[in-house]
Amino acid sequence: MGLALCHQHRWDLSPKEAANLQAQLRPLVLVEDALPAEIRAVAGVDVGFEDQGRTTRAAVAVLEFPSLRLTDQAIVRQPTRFPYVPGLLSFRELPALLEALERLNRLPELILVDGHGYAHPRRFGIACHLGVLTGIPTIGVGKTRLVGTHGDLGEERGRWIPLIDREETIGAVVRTRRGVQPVYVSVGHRLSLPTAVDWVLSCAPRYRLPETTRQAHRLASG
DNA sequence: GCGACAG
DNA sequence: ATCTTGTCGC
Repeated sequence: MGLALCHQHRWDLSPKEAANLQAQLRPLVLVEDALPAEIRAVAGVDVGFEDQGRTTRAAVAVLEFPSLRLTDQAIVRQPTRFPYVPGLLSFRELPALLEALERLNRLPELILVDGHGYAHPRRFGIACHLGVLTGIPTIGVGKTRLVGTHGDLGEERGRWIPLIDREETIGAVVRTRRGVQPVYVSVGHRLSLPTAVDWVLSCAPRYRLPETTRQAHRLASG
């Protein structure tokens, strides 16, 4: 609560004001590699809902890298105060997620977010928003597409092709596992797209979704 | 006006 | 996201 992590700006905004704030914060996103030399704590964050959506449950799972062993976790419940609006997901999920991060014993050096980063209509998805507010490198890992188009992706694990929107590469469609739907990876903050893809593949050695995301999802829902 | 639309 | 049973395939 006391950490400068939480009240970076107001959260009680109208959808219109929220979109304006995204445009204002977008220039703060860094899409070049600026990560710590050694990364030993990678976190996954996810949100689930209870009481027909009235309660938001945010979870953070910290895994040691490269063992991918769970070393720390936090779960926070808050009344839901913003509706789901495509393009404004961060205003619905970040308040609870930030409080969960503050409850960790130690902050992670990298965070994989359940949702897009730069692959967003205004190039400021939830992964970018979380990165800018915390200063921690972040990666957006989406299960489905929000914007952008792409060609055919090879079947072999590790293959990836660019996700394009308005003539610009905004992310990558990545095959983390053969025979299943690919995931959509995009830069959140403080790293490049190739680096983001590498990290996602390193964190998803066996299943479609990264272990970080799987653990966070288990805490937020399952 | 019509279709698309992260979680 | 959430509400929910069975079913197909490795």
